[in-house]
Amino acid sequence: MKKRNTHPDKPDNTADKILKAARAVFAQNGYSGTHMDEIARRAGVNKATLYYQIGDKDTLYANVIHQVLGNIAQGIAETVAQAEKPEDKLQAYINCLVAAVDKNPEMPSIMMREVAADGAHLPQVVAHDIASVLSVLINVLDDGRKKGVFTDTTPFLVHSMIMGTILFYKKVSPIKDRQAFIPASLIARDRKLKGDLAVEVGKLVLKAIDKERSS
Amino acid sequence: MKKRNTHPDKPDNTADKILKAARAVFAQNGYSGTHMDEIARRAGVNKATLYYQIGDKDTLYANVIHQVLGNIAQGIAETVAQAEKPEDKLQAYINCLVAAVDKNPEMPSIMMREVAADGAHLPQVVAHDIASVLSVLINVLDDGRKKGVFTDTTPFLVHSMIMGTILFYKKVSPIKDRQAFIPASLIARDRKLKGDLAVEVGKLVLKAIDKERSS
DNA sequence: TTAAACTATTTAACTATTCGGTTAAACTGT
DNA sequence: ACAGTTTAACCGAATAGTTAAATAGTTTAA
Repeated sequence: MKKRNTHPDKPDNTADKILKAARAVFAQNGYSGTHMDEIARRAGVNKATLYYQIGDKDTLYANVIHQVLGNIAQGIAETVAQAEKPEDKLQAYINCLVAAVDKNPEMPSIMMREVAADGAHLPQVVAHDIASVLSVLINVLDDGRKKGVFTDTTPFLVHSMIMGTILFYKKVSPIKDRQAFIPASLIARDRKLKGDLAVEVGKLVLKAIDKERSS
Repeated sequence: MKKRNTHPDKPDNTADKILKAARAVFAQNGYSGTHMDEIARRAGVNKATLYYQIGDKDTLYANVIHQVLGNIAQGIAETVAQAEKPEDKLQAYINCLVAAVDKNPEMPSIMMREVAADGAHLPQVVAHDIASVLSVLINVLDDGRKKGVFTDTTPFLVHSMIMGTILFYKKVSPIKDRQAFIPASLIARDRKLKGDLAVEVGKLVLKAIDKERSS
């Protein structure tokens, strides 16, 4: 009997090896910049095996996207629901997003490219997942506003602020550390994040939409 | 005598037509997803003319990037310097960025892809421009902190917040309006931006880093 | 003024290569 | 013998880049 994959994080079957390689290459080079031959090479399999196991480029990309972006929605909804106060719900929401990005280092690149392309390659399933995440945020903001703890906000703007901040920071801050093109004088003046990214972002966002001292 | 280009915004010369078309196509499809034939077609010229006028794909892309991202730096530095108080400087900074994006609708897509690709295609000139913009922000934050009006922030996080918010909102909000994949129930619950994007972002960011009632 | 000579620009047609996808044969375990 | 899986070799379309000839515009010279 063939050795079965008991530990999903340590893929020993061919399809998982391919998906893992594909995730890395798609994140690095985007859809058009990714070549099937390179994925096969990085996965250590023949290209025909790739087609046998998964299918064509579109299908492979859809799998990667789903693996990276899907399955976040449910976790967020559950975790947010466990918190009581709107502030705690919002912090929980941000925690989940940061945790998802930490678990999936390819997420920022893939999401940014997908946004840049107007979601041209997004499968329906994933689009639904994203919408679901968004609706959780809208509910939290709405709830907080009704309870008088949040100001009257533009939900899409707050969403852009949370996502934009997390994704940008995750992508830009390593570039800076690699000193790729930022002059040393700038790095010297930079401060390290004091705590967890989720906590820092939570502080900023909560303060920004706090009702107490609204202008 | 050949009709000369007196009004730079109404390009009548071949190179400008090509650059304009290239800007649109690169923004829409990214570097690898863009084909020289399509640019030539959209510019209404023969592909060989494109090569004669500008050069190969890398050169063309570098030109587009420079046109879109370059030349922002100087304007920002000047405008920010004219403001007195750190709060006004920061608002001016944000105003400039939003104005730049408004003037250059292709900027969000191109910047996002460039960030996603770790700036792989960025010419040195443009990298320098970006660093210069960043240093303006760092100085403003530093100044505000010393004067006791801003909290002690992580500059790169604030930068990510400003850029991320603007770029994401600019890209995501039209997607939503086109109803591409966001369900109608979400759109219904959304609020329109009350005022200018720059003003709204300015309010949020200033409140987020305001010293008065820091936790 | 005119026509020849010359230069800059544009074009259709072509080439070489890359790349997504296929095929038929070989290999593996049951 | 047989089903599941992998592979080397191959195919055709797409695509970055080239070439040589045609065209348009400018200068020169009588």
